[in-house]
Amino acid sequence: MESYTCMSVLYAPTLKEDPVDAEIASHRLLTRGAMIRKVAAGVYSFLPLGSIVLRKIEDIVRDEMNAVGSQEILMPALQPSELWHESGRWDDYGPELMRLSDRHDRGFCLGPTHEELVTSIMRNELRSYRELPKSVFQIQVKFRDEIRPRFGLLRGREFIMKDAYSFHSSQESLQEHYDDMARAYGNICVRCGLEYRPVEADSGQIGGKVTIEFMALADAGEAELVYCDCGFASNTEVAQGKACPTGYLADHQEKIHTPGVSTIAALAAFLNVDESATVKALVGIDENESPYLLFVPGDHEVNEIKISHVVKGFRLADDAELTRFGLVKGYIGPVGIPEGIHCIADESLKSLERWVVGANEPDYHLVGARLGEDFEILEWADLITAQSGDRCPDCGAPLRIARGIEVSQVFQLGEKYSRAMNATYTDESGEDRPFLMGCYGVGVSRTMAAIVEQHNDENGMIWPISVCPGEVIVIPLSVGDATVFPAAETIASELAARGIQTVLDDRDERAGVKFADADLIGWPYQIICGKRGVTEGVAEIKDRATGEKISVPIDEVVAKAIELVIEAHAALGNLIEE
RNA sequence: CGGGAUGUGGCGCAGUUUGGUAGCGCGCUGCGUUCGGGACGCAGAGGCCGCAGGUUCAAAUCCUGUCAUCCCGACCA
Repeated sequence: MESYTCMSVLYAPTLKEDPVDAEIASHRLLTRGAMIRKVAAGVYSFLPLGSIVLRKIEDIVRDEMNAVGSQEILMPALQPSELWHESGRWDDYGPELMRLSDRHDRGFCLGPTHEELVTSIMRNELRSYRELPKSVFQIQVKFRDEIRPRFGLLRGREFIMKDAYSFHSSQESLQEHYDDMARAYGNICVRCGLEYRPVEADSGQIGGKVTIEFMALADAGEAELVYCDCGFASNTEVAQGKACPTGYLADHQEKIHTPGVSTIAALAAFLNVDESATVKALVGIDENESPYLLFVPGDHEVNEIKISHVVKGFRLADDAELTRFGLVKGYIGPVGIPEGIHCIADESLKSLERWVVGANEPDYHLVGARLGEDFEILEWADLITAQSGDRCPDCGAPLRIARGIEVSQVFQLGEKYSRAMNATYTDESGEDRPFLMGCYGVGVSRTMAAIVEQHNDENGMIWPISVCPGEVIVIPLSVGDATVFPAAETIASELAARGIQTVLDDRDERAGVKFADADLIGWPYQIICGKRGVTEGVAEIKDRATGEKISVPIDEVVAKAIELVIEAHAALGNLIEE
């Protein structure tokens, strides 16, 4: 029979003070609430309570994977370098790949992801189109030597990930499984109690709309997204927001003296116009060291990911290179540019008739420079990072901006790995063809942090019932009392017997300590047994999320608590286990 | 990788300027009083002052090196 857990036995060293190195709520509270402990930068241990939560998230993920027909496997974290040489990523992945050698000096890495490994498994024994499609997943530790690990579990160097991979013989089959996975990922977010948005994201080299990121909305998130009520949502890295440059009313091009005005902010202030009236110029260099001049609306930032899709090997030029190209820092414009410099302007500037730009000589700008007369732009592209107020590409309404935590991503890989690693199957006509692949990742430990980011208050964490470290904590306020403690024990054991995950705070602590710990750790329901109440035959049930306390006759407390727990599960779409 | 900062009992910090052999709060142990929102009193335990060199009669303190951790940046002319 199920039993309850005693706080006196549980290893849950809560902290009274905030850890100094924790900047965000999840890091702070997970540490204080005895869920995690830091081992090294970006490396954490999970204590018993954290471990319970982690396992519950994993089980939700596992359940959703099984539901879409993916099969659980377990691959090694330690991977031979040969596989990575085959795919080309030994050289491409960069210093984020944790590399090591064995005693024979053979190269290995600790897997940051498992495309190579899973492809090498499948290519040997998955031979016929008749056996396709196949989908497998694992829940496992991943290693990435991040430039700068930070924010506790949000960006670690070692973290827990669910990664799934699918193999197909047709685009239709891949698309179908990809759609199933995307639905499953939405379910995972809902069941974990996360407010999220599926967003368009960078699809890397492959192009096309073949990836979706699932973002948990949170100010602490490292990613930025723009979204619209019409349902559009996109990572600002790729968002096709439409900027609205305002331009400058002038009949003719006019050269004006602007001494010392070398930034957009200063220029806008000098002319007493909005920054959106100006045009910002940037100088870049491609992989052949050829110079490029880029023009974007003054109130927008350029987006290197987008530019790199237009200009191969793009990087910004430094001051010395600027001078070498004959350009004047702070006063660059499209009129009278030196020979041999290729110009590209952001598409939003196409409709802008009169530009405010640098005059290509020190301390002078041009206002009212006329596109098509005073200068020409031959190439147009989307170069800017979307921002709040830009127009939705789907419906034209102003976009709003939010921050998010990327908790998961689905991706159509196509033949990228199967081709590089010669992983083929035999099709109906007897020909060998590379697999079409998809990969699908969930940051499990990151999801745990994201949940805390969304569910906390000044007293601590507030776990959704689906992922809580225990559904009910029973708190006898005086352990030594001959009526209170036995009453609490009875409640706890009856709850446990009915399948409710129950903790009994049997510590000989003062009421304040127990309340503070219960709120900090964030059990969804607290059953409080005090001397006065028990004598009168009642106990209290406190809802951690709302703070509401209700008084319930002692002989009805168990039934009431079970009712609340079941309701809470139902609200998240999770079925309670018997 | 560049800039900034910090390493002192389990945790959070002071002490470093002006070298003299380590202190405070929390926690921990014991006893007593308390007991519905992080109690109080008394008595205790616990520290190669990140590590390695150097200067000095003497180093937590000064110098050099090194390691670790945190913050900012690593595109926005």
